[in-house]
Amino acid sequence: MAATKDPRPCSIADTLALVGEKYSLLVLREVCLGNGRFDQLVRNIGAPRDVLATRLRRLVDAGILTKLPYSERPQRFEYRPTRAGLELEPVLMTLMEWGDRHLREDDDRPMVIEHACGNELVPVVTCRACGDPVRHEDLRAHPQAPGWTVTGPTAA
Amino acid sequence: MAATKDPRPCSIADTLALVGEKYSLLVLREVCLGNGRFDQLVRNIGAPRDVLATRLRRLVDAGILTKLPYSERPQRFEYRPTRAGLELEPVLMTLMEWGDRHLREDDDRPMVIEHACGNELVPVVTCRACGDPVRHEDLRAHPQAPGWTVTGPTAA
DNA sequence: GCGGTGAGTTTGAAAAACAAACCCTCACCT
DNA sequence: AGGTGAGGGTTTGTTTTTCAAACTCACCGC
Repeated sequence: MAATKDPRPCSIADTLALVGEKYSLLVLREVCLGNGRFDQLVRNIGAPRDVLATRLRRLVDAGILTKLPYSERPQRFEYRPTRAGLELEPVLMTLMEWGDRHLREDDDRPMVIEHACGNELVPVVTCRACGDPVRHEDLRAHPQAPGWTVTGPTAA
Repeated sequence: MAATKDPRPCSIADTLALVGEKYSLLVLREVCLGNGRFDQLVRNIGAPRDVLATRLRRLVDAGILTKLPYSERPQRFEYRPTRAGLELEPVLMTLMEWGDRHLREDDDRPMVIEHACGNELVPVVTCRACGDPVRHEDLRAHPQAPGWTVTGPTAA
């Protein structure tokens, strides 16, 4: 019944192949905050310098970051998110929201984000068509490619 | 100015500490789809069995998965998401949405999800307070804990 | 010319990932 | 009673990564 030999075609997996390695999403967090310099990244993330250099190369290659000079002579660079990189912010938001809710007490959230509407941002994933918040029970998966099995009645 | 020695307190980092290792989010994808048996996971994810066993232990310990028997004699188990695990689905949704948009042509999405409203689900992260879709420019970060620097005017 | 900063690279040891083989309990067949 | 096979892992030995610390190189200010 379920017997796909190789990993399935999957956009989650494909996205994680680009940003799923250790530190990559933290790099994105930092550059989204404007902290795009190498030494800032090392300090703020706590990653080994060589690993960070590898990650940065990969993220630049993937079109998620750009490396641009903020000073010639002495040459100095800064990493910034591309449009595609910024569009990964929802991933960061949902991760943060989960962590705030499950791993913290209500009053020691390390960071509060203010939305333009004036309120504190609590990110909610909604359905674009109807606007309702997405709940697991409301989903049904329809595999489009071969190699998928959906055992339960529900979906991801 | 920016000089935090150690990694910062951060809910994104904390969440990734639980689910950020290779394969963990793919495990979650599978269990959310109802494919929670060990051999299914091995096949569908393509992970080495030992690594998978390690991940499963960790996810169970973290309260994201439960391991429950679907048959005594012979003892057989199935992994399922806990409530906390299901609440990570928004992370999967945003990853999938990004991958569909940036890594695929419009017509070869490996999986389409149908929402209870009858339409195809396109997940959008919105502000709970005002309901508007979240855009980077509308955010402002307010660090609550020491150790944070927000260089740019914008926020993550 | 001396010390310091930024942005990495090099080096060598420790940890993780990997693939393949193995193990154990049971069920089913004959 | 013996053989086969499934499910759910563990073991083994090898290849990759990670890691921390030290090092490099270009430049600036003193």
